[in-house]
Amino acid sequence: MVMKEEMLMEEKLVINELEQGKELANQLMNNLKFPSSSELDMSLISGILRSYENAIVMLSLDQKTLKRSSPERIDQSNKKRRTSEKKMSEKVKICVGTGQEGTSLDDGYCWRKYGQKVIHGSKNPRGYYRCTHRFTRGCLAVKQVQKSDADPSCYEVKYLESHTCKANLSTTKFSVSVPKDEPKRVHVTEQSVDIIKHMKSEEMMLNLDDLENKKDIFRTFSFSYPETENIPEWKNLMDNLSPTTTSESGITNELLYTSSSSVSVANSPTADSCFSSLESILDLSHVWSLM
DNA sequence: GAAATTTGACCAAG
DNA sequence: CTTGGTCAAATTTC
Repeated sequence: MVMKEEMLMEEKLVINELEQGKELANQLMNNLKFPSSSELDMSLISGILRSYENAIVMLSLDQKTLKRSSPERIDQSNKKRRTSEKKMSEKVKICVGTGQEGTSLDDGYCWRKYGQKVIHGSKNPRGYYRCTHRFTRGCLAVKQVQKSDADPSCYEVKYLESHTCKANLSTTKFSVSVPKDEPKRVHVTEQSVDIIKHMKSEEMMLNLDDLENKKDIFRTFSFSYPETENIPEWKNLMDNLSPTTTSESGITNELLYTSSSSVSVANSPTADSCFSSLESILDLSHVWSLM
């Protein structure tokens, strides 16, 4: 594929980000071959992830822009925002195909179901959940979970209001938790991406359903250590893994989590898995560099 | 027995 | 009146 002469600004930025990621990955690879500093490794990984995250966001925004010609979606979005002004903190559509019938929609937070409703036009009922710490910590986070009609293995999750319970416990902005009873899994939750903060909220009405790359990347990096919360670099890393954005800006975002059939998030991580993940990135960036 | 879930009732918005 | 969201009593689970 030959590059277009008139490349969009967004495309240049994306490529730039990916090239940065590739460079960092190469550095990391060298560093792993001749180990010197694990801190350096971590910062490199962090940089790589940030690079890809930014590229993904740019791509998704670009696609959104292209979809503008479809008034339907925009109208719906605007209507949604108008009618739910008081609660417009965050709406995240998450599809999780885990085969565990909804109970496994574990995003690292503790939720208490407080209602269920049949939604007309939908085959499946919608469950209403609020943060378990609503009363103890005054956390107003709420989410709605509904099994997708189109794909029963997917769940659509809307997040309304962001968690304040964990923010109260930590001054850092990341939000990753690993429940004691499930130490093998990292739960990545919503987090802001700097680039997004500077964008118009309308542009954030994203639909990343068609963003296949994103889910692959998240799947690739679904590894964890139970002790990650004690390691600052891991916090940064997880920060960069955030599947959603816009905790504070009242923006709608949609994501697609995919069933983890190929890379198991439950498996203990090893250096090998890290390596294979990195090689995935290298491969990916290699492909991109050819475009 | 405490915590979580279920489910019908209630309420506000359109 | 219909619909989606929440409440709260009843029930279940641990």
